[in-house]
Amino acid sequence: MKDLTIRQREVLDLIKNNVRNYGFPPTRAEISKELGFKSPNAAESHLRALEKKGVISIQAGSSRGIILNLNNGDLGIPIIGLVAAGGPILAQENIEKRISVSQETHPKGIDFYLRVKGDSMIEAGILEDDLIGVNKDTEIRVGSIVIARIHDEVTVKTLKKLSTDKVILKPENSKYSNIEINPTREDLSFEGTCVGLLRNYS
Amino acid sequence: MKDLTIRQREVLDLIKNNVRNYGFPPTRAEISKELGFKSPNAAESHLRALEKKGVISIQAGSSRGIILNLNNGDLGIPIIGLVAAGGPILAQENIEKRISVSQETHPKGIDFYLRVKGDSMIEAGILEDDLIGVNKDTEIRVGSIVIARIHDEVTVKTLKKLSTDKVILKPENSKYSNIEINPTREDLSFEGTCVGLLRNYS
DNA sequence: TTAATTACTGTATATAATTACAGTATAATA
DNA sequence: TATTATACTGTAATTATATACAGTAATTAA
Repeated sequence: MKDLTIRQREVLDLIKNNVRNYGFPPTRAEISKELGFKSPNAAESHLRALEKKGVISIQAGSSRGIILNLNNGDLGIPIIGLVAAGGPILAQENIEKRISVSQETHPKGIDFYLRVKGDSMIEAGILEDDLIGVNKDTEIRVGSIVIARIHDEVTVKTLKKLSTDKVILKPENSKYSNIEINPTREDLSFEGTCVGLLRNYS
Repeated sequence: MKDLTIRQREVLDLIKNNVRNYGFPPTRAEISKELGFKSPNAAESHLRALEKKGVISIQAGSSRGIILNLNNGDLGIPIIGLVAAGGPILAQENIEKRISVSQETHPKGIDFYLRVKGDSMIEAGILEDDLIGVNKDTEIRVGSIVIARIHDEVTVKTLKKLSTDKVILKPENSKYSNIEINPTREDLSFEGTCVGLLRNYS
């Protein structure tokens, strides 16, 4: 999808705000008034451009018939169940479902939820089947709960040490011992940091 | 607010669905077509009735100018911080803020979130400052994590025993011992059952 | 028992809104 | 260098939409 121009983004934002505030999109005349156009056709042209770029759909013949096309974030946050060996964690085959979670609920910005398997983190209050909210871009820091991939296995642990030749991952369960890895020799990558948690009691 | 009639609820649901599916409310003609009215005025009258009952507002002169008025649930779910002695748990003074959480996130139906104080439930994976989602109407059952009020204090514990003359509440932390209460002699009430949990890592 | 509410049909109309057509001007792309 | 995209003004026509008015009939509340 091509990038929007500044003006096109202004129009799109106006539509979004209108929908948020009133529950319905603006008319061409309202857009024009708001953005200072003297002709409703200016708005019309922008809408056509936005439709061409795929961000909206226009329902011909309907007043206010502007449909905002959902972008990825609006589709809902993916829940990752089991991660298939190989490919990227966010591959279609790994997505169990998607849920809508507002920024309010988890303000840190969650890229995906990972369903917790096993009891290796129970002493940190993370139980089996909990959904942990993962942010991919938060800086990986010692002390954080991180989502690591060792070879093809995805695991959630507390990061205890991080240096070029030694990484220590600590399970928060005294039954298990630390995982020590030499990242120069073993295949290790970080998928993100745990920034939130969601649990449902049945 | 007066109750809606069956027909009025049908109209309201239709409007809600339209907004959900397309992003804008229906016209009088669309409502009539959908519900089988032969006159657009049938829809108009229903809309007036709905407005009178406060569930929608009509923006005069605007096409599709139907604004759905937020009912209490849509205002957001209240977060209860500290509970002041005395009054009901949902009293205005106890509400820290409100957040919008979709049914998807916590499907059990949450009446309010309670911010957890202390470490009495850490072995059940409930940490200080977690928000536990409380349902007021779920049947209080042995084995559930319940929100109880003893005299004026609100506490979260696992319910171990429930009979007319003896109630046992168990903290999930070996540092603390069980609370045994005789409800005929002491002031005990249940505010609800824990059905969900929300945590944010900072 | 009278008025108000609910639940519509049927017709009509003013106006709200889309949308086509005709332009102008500048910037970006092939 | 020609074409397409951007960013508008200005006018006008068709159609979409709200909404008033006139009814009918059954039910409910004062």
